[in-house]
Amino acid sequence: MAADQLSRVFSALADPTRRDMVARLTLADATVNELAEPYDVTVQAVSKHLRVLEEAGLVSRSREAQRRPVHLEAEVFDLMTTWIERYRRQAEERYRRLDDVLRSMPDGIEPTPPPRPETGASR
Amino acid sequence: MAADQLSRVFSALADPTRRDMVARLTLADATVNELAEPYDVTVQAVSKHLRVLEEAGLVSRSREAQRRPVHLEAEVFDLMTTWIERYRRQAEERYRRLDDVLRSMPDGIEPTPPPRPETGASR
DNA sequence: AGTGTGTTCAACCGAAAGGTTGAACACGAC
DNA sequence: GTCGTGTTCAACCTTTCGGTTGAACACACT
Repeated sequence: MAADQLSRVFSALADPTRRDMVARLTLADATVNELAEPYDVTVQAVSKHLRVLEEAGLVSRSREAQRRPVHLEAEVFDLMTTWIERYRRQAEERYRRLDDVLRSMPDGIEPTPPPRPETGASR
Repeated sequence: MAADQLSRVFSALADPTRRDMVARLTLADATVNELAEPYDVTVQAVSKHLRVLEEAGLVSRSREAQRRPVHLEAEVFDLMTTWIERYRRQAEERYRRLDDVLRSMPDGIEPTPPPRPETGASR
């Protein structure tokens, strides 16, 4: 479940702690311990969060002596914005069309829209 | 937990079924039964999904006889794009600065970075 | 070698997700 | 009123999630 990357990315960012970690990583790479410091949880918990972010493709870890600096992979953001923008545009397009229809109506008609319009489409 | 709206929105869209429902709702409003039709789950399960989407502010339901047409509230998308774009920009800004630093280095210096630096390089 | 620091692995726990079935509710139609 | 349709509520089940503790691993330092 939640197999595809888009699901993993959304899911990863659904957690406030992980979102905060991502925010901090936009400023600088950091180690697990550094990342854990501000939060009131164990370092192991943060390590788990990082695994989630990593599996979503949002961060990568390199090896550097015994430290494992975490690096943000910001390109993954595009995955989300592409999805969001696509459907935002589709929704806006629909509203535009709807407005046109309503505007072209003699006043007071109040549509009675066609029995079962698009509904099926998608996918 | 997952109290804030941003978390709820990300969490709502982390599920492929819900994402698909949102996609379809960009084309037309739909009832619970219409939405449930393509999926291999009970109508109750879809009803639950809708509640999640509703609590995230992504959809609204009006009453229309015994039907409860579901309507997409696309403005909520802005919440996400605002967050994403903010940190994407921050990340890009950081890379830009980093590039400047590296470019201003006499060749071959290869830093020996200060005790516990930003760890940055890579990328 | 042995110690210390950073990180992960493993087992466990409680709460929440996502699904089910079965009953209830809301309303139009007859 | 009764019937049928659309929707939600309630209880339950299983899996996942976010957290814990305790042990192990990896490496630098002396």
